[in-house]
Amino acid sequence: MPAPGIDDAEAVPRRRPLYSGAMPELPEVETTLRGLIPVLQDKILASVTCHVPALRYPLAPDFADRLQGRRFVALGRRAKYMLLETDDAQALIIHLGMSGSLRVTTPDTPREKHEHVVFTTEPGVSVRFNDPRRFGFMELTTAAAIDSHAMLRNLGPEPLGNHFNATVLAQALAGRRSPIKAAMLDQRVVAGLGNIYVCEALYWAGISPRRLGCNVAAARIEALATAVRRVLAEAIAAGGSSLRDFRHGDGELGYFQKSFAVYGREGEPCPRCQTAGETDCAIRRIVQSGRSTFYCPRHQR
DNA sequence: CTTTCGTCCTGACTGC
DNA sequence: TGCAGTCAGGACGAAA
Repeated sequence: MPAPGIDDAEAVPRRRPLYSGAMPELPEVETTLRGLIPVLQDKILASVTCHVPALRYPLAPDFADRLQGRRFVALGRRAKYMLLETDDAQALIIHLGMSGSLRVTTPDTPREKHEHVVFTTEPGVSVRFNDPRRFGFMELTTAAAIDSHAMLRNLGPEPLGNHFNATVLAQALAGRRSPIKAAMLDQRVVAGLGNIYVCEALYWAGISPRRLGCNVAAARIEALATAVRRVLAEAIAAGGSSLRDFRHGDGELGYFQKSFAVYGREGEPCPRCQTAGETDCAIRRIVQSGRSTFYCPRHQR
C-alpha cells in the first residue's frame, strides 16, 4: 500500500475529521439573508431583546431602544456582513462569525442556550441570533456611514458582482509575495471568501495553495476567478433549494448540507483522482498562516 | 509598505 | 469515567 506524503515534513497528519458543515461562509450568509427577507422586510419590530451585554464586541446600551418600533426597509449583504436598513436610516450590521445562526420561531418558543438577541415583529414572528462561540457581532450605525465603515471600506470586490473578474484579480495578486492561499483569504483581494471556499476554488482551478500570488500565470488567474464564482454560486443554489425546509423545520436559516471536493477530506482521493481510478492519490492537509489548507498534490500545481 | 501571528470563544473530540 | 489538552474559524491589531 503506497503512503503518499509520508516523507513530506510539511504534511500535517490529522486523526479526526473536521466539522465543516456548520460554518457560515458567504453562501450561508446569502441564504440566511434570503430567508430573512419574507420575515423581516417591511415588518415593524415590536420588540428587540439582548440577553447578553456583548457578542464579540459590546452591544450598544441603547441597541434595542433604537430598533424598537422601526421597520427594516432593505436587507442586503456585503462580503459576509448582513446589512439591514431601517425606515429611519439606521443600518444594522450582522456578522455570524463562525458559529452564529439566525432562526425563525414564534415569540412563545422557549429560549435556547446561546440565544443572545431576539427580534420580534408585529405579525408575531421571532428571529433569534444564536451563537455558541460568540465570534459573531452586531452593530448599529447609520445608513449614511455604511460605505465608510471601518469593517467595510477596505473590502475588495464582491466575488459574485460585476466588478470581480480576472483582470481585477490579477491586479490584486500582482507583486504578492504570500502564498496564493493566504492572498485569497485577504478580504481586500476578494470580499467574503473564507477558508473553505478558497481551498475549493484553488482545487478547481488546479493551482497549488503554496504557489506565491505573484507566480500565478494570467491564464490560471482567469481559471481561479471562474472557480471562485462557480463554487460560491453552486453553494448558494444548494442553500436556496433547502431554504424552504429550514423555514418549515426548526426555523434555522442558511445552513445546508454541502459536500466539498477537498475541504475536510484529508487522505481521501479527490474527485478527479477518483474518476481516473488513481487510488494512490490522497488529499493533503497543510497549515498556512495558521489555517488548514486541503489540496490535491496531483491536480494542483 | 507587506506579511504573519496572537487573540477572542466554546463544543467536540483525543489521550491519559 | 473523568478531566485536561487540542483545535476550528473571521477579523482585528500588534509585531516583524
